[in-house]
This record gives sequence, structure tokens and C-alpha cells, in this order.
Amino acid sequence: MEIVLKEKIKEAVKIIYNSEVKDDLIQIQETRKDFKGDFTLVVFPLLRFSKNTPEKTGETIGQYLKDNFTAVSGFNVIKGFLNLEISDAWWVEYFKKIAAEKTHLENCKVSHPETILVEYSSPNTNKPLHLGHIRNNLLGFSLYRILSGCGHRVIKTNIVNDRGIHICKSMLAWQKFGNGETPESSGMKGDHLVGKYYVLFEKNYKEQVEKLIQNGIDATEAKNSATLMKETREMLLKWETGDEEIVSLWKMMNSWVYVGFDETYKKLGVDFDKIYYESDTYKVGKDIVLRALKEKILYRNEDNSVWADLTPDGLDQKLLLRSDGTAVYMTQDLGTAVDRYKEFNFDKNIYVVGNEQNYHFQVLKALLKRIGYNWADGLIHFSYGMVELPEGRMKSREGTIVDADDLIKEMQLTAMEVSLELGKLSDFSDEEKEDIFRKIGMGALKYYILKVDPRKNMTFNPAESIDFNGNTGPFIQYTYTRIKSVFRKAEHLGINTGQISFSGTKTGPKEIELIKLLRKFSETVSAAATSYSPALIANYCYDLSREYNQFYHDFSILGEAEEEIRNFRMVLSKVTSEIIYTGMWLLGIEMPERM
RNA sequence: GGUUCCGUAGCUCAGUUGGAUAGAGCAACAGCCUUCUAAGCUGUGGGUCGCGCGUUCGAGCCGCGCCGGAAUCACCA
Repeated sequence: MEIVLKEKIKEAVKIIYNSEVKDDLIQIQETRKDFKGDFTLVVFPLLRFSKNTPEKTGETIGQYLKDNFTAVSGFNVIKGFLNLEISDAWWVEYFKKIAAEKTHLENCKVSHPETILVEYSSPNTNKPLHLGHIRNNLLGFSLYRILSGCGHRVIKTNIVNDRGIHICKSMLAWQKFGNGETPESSGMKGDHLVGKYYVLFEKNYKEQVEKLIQNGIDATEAKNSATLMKETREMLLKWETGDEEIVSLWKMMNSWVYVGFDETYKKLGVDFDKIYYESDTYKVGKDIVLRALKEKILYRNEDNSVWADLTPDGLDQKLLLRSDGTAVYMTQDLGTAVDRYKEFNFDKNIYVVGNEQNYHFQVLKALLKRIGYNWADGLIHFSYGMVELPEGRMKSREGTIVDADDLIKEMQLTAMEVSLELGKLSDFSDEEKEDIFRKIGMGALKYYILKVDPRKNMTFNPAESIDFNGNTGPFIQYTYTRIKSVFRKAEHLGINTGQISFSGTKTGPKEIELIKLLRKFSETVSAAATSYSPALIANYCYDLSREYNQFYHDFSILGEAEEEIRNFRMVLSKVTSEIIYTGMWLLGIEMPERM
């Protein structure tokens, strides 16, 4: 509509003022709720052509549009704003098109689909997933749904940081203090068990360091020379040389972790098309580094460590191989990127990684380009903000880490309590109830996290828990189930709910408001795809739900005596439910049929 | 100190390429269930958009300078 209006306005200016107008001078926006009208033309930029007051110019153009464009049924001018009223008939015609859509994502399809890798989750195998990972997983998965919804070929990948010094820490602690404990023997989830040994390592290591410092040794020196650290480094070296005992220990402990992760992923409803393991890719990275070293792109330090000098790019020196020859994080990320490009020839490779690693990705990109990989332009760091607690950042030392499994469980329990209190599900089987509690609890959690602009840090208050009223997932789910309920009743009454025909000649302002909002769905999804922001869709779903709830409250649907009006309201409700469903689907949020 | 990001109601957050009187929810208070689900709807109060200057017909949004906060600048990942 805006496009057509623009053309008409250009035409108007040409005929009335005999001037050609550039597109960007014609600013059309939706009319604010406080004024009468649907679209508003900002006339200030056109004064140079009219050489007249804003009011007079608005009047003149408005009159022209009303006379020459049937969709415009009226207008008013306030200050420099020309408010155009669009006829109900036009809106209804528009709505008919939306109602006929098969998926509601048709208009979002891009003209040139790309191959896009989305890397998300990226856990370390030394501890279980926490709240930060939840944000990561939800963002990554939603991004996948949104981009593929827009027609891109999207590959979900995960890089598992399954090697490195931190992994050796939990291995060493288990070797020393574990007494052969396994997930079976302890009844602990595998990732939590391994995490327990990581914590144990840190505790003992800290004690050693403190003892050394008390004996008068300098702090950095103490950290380096503590027996546990020395042993860990030896272990890493052994691991890199393929020591059988270490490798089999590593395999065993990692396998425990994977079982645990899979369980959490399943509960979160996320999955992957291809999983990379750092233990595979770090070698590729090492080769790349050594080759680049030969080509003098990198340099070797006196102590045998290998570095890149990125000062010409405005960055620093970056270590790529330690003096003992082992690889660091950056080394393997080089390998992973190259591997992926070889395999998928991607247009974009999106890394869903926290903003604490902004520098890392700047370096990664610069480094790849330096080595000669021009496709590195397609690397995108989708940098999201940290999740903080009311008292600040989560700290393992202070035991304030919010565990993913615990949180999920808690959300579902809360959903259960609230549901039981409201007592609307008494005629359901336990199994069905469980399913509904799960959907509501996860819906609340997911929405809570996804509604926030991903780039921003967000605060999570576990004490207040997550609300189920207002701008929340359950509110949107509730709206959806209300519509479902209407249709159940309609069927019960023997009203045909399949093909509902309507002409829409009798519509009220509330219905038109809803149509306007429904119309904005595809542009919202497109915006979410280009700006990588599921939050746009979340907030849209909320706006739509709120608008529908008002409509639902003010008007009876099935109780409407006039069939013409009733049918129109039914279709309006149906399309609303479809769009809410689709929007929430893009966020990875499941919808219950009743709640 | 360098770089990057963030400062909007008591709290959590929205706010399109700069447009009209800055919006929601939570919390507080006051109403609305004989009806398709009250996890809802309606109303009231609540703001120096961190501060200042500049660009502009017009700035929460753009530029510069401060103030406050976060991240990062590891032979950690």
C-alpha cells in the first residue's frame, strides 16, 4: 500500500506542482493512534515544491488523492502531517489475500537465497550448560528458523570445545579424586558429573597456589608452578601426542557429557545438522598456521611460539601456537572456518557467540583474510549480550551460576502450579497435562529471553521467577488457545469451520486495527532476518495478541447473530491464530491447544 | 590506558531509514466473569529518554565532548 501511495503522491506532485520528486522525500508512515487516518504523509520535505504552507500543501495533495485514488476515502491535515484514511473495503480486500496464504511466510522469501551456516551452542565439555547457553541456544535456533523461513538454505552447526587445557583439568581431577565414579554409579547426569570434577580441580588448584604464595612465591609464578597446573599441561601434551591412556579417559568422560547435553538440547527443543569437534579441527588449524608461517605471514618467537602481527589491522599481536607447539582456541577456529568453507561453500557463516568474544572474531576475520581467504567477508559474529543476575554477573566461584537443567525444571514446575491453581485442565490425562505444563513453562522461559534485543545485556531475576501474565509467552499462548477454543465450540455447534466465506462489508474499527497488524507480519519477519533479531517477532506476537484480546473481549464471535459478521470474525480469528502460531514457531516456541 | 557496546517510568523491556503529545508489562490503586477460557479486559498515578553542545523545519534516534556501567586487550576458552 505504501508503495502505491508513494506513486500516487509522486503523480500528484507532478501534476499539481509540475515537479519530479525523489522517492526518499516521500515519507509515509502509519498514522498514530491519536489521530484519524491510516497512513500519514509527512509534508515538510515537499514544501520546496509547493512553495506554500504545510497545511495548504497537505490539503492540496490530500484532495488530489481522494479524487483520484479510490482506496483513499478521506483525509485530514494536522500541522505538517497529511493523514490519509483508507477505505474499509480496501482493508478487507487486503485481508482476503492474507487469509488465502498457505504459510504466511510467502512474502518473506528472499529473491536470492543464500547458503548460511549458523553456529550456536558451542559448549565446553568440562561443565554443564547454564543460563548463558540457554540464551545462545534459543537465539541460534530461532535464527535458523527465521532465516530458513525466508528461503535461505541454513545449516545448523555446533562446535564442541572438547579439547584443551580446561578439559584436562576435569580429567586430571577425576583421575586423582574420582575413585572410578561414573554417571551410573553416582546417578548423576554425565555433564554434571564432569562439571563436579572441574570445580574440584579449581578448588584444589587454588589451595595449592595460595600455599605457594604464602611461601613467598610471586602470584603469577605460583599459578604456573603449582603441581596441578604442571600436571594438566603435561596431560594436554600427552593428549596431543595421542597417549592411549589419556585419550581413552578423554573419550570416556566426553561420552558422559554428550549424553547429558543431548538431554538438555532435547528439552530446549534445539538440534544440529552438523557437529564439529575441536579435537578434529585444531589440527587443520595447526596446518594452516604452519603453512602461513612458511609464507612469512606469521612469525616465530624466540621461545618457539607462533604469532600473527595484526597491528596493521589496528589489532594486536596474536598467539597461535604455544611454545610447546600446542594449539589455542584461535588456532582451531581457523581450522573450523576453513573446513566449513570447503564443505559448504557458504555465503555466510554466522557465529552465535557472546559479546565478550567480539575481539576474538575481529581477529579471526582479519587473520583469515591475511592468510588469503577472501570468503572471510562472509563471517558474521552474531554478538549477543550477557545474561546477568540482579546482583551482577554469574560467577562460578560464588556459586551463582543458573544451571540450565535446574531452570527448565523450575519453569515447568511453576507452570504446573499456576495451571493447577487455575484448574482448567481437570479433564485431561496426566500425560496430556505434563505436555501442556512443558509447553507453557518452556514458552515462558523462551519468550522471556527472546523478547529482549539480542545485542543487549539482560537481567534475569530468578527470585521473582518468570511471570505468566502481561508481556509473556503464556499470554500469547493463552490468546492462541482462546481462538482454538472458539473453533472447538463452533464445531460443537455444527458451524462449518473449514471454508468460511465472507464479504466483509460490515466491519468495525477494531477489526480494521487487527487487519493492519496482521499485515505487518511478513515485514516483521523480514526485518528479523536482516537484522538478526528474533526479538522483533516476539514483540510483534505480543502486540498482535494484545490487540486480539481486546477484540475478543469487546465482541462476541459465535454469539453474533448476523452470519456475515460472524463469519468475518471467525476468519479474522483463524488468521490471527495462524500468524501467532507461525511467529512463535519462528521463535521455537510450541503452542498448546488448551491451557 | 586503547578498542567495542550499553544508559528510556520504582523494576524488566519496546520505540522502524530522524517526524505529531516517548510506549508496554510488572509492582500500586480502582473497576469488569449467568457469555467463545478472567493466564483476560478497562481505568488512575508514574519520565530532565545519563548530562551538555551541535546538525535539522523537526533529535530518544545522527555528530562531538563529558558522566556512569559492561566487555575485551591471556602461552584461558
